[in-house]
Amino acid sequence: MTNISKATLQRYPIYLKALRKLSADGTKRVLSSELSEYVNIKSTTIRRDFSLMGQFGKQGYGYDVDELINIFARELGEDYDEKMILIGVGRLGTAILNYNNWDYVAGEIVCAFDLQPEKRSHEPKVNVPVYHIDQLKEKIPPGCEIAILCIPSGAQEIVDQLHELGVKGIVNFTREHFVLPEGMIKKDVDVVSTIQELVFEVNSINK
Amino acid sequence: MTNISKATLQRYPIYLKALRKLSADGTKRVLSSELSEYVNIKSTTIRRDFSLMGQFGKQGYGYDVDELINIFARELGEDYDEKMILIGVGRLGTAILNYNNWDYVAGEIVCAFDLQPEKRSHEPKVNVPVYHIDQLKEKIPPGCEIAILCIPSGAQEIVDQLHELGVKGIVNFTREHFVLPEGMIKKDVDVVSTIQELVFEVNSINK
DNA sequence: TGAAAATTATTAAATAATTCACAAATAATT
DNA sequence: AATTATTTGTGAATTATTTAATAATTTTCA
Repeated sequence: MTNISKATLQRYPIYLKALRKLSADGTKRVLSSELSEYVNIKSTTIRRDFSLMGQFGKQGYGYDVDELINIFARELGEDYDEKMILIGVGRLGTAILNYNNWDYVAGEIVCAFDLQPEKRSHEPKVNVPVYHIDQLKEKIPPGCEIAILCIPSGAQEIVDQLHELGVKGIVNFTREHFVLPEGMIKKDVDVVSTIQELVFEVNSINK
Repeated sequence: MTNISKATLQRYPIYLKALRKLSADGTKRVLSSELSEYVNIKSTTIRRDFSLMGQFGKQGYGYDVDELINIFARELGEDYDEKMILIGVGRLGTAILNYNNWDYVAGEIVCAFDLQPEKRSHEPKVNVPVYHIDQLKEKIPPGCEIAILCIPSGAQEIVDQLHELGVKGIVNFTREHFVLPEGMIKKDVDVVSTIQELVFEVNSINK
């Protein structure tokens, strides 16, 4: 499991999303060639990616959709039970808290932190406690490895704290710059950069 | 310009963001080694990436920050004058329309489309007309190549229409599946997949 | 002004990722 | 039951990307 390449790892969510859709539509088995057309990734790449987790396709038959979904859970997501925290409960943070399918995706947000926790704007139906950021150390769930960062400023200080508390990965919605401590992983969700990527790519192909 | 690799193209927005920040802070020149620490990309990779657009670093001196920014604009973004459209003016679409630094990023959203344009929820200060989706063909700006997709359903039909109208790239906020027509490029902005990517990567390193 | 230090650009080497080609296994068909 | 069609899994080949090594250029400082 250790030697799964970065490129492959980044395709797994794509497969998972497609498989969930297929499963929901009642599809029981799928060929690598069908999936290929579905997700726009060469079938041989798909087979190679899958085979890294073990052999569970059947020659002449294909893959069992639901079995595949379970294997993804088992091999990659510690049964999707990651205990995550959210930092910053403004408009965006709230939207994320309210996201419906949250729980069976990769784990769940256990608690949130904010500079003004009393100003929580999210709906009461979401049963996630919001603490003051000063209580980070006391309230962070044991073994928490993932933090979602939705604050407008002051990212560096918080990232450094998180690092000391053992957090390994950050989903970053901030556009503010911060230095990533050694050993941490960061994924940016950045509309502006995404649009630029696309514009650059489209223009570079045109010329 | 044609042979810039995909990997490099995806790093350009990162560089650009960092350079803008440096410029705003009054930094006039930067070394590849400094930038390297700033963005967590090896300095040699940075120099290689930059050299693909021409030679504008100076040995023993480094790079001129503002010159670099201009070169990015000239070489990659057609002077950031991309005419884009937005499909779907709900909560998310509105948030995107209101995004402040929009104009100097990669171009601008010229107009938007929705099934219920009269229900436009965005603030009047944003001077972007919203048309009914039926008027797509008549109202799409000439030469428009980029569309931002923020609709909850019915993506496939719209993507096919956009393809016929000459749109080349889609920034996709939809989680709905659609088949990407030949020759189009898509970038997903997907919180769920991003979190999964991170969880998978963190777990795969742990083991 | 000249020598030493710094830094980019680029060729070559190393590493990573994808794709091909086909053996092995299963399913479908006669 | 035997034969033919499919379809996966993987070693080998290819392609893409990153990194190392170093030549060339500029700056800095005595």
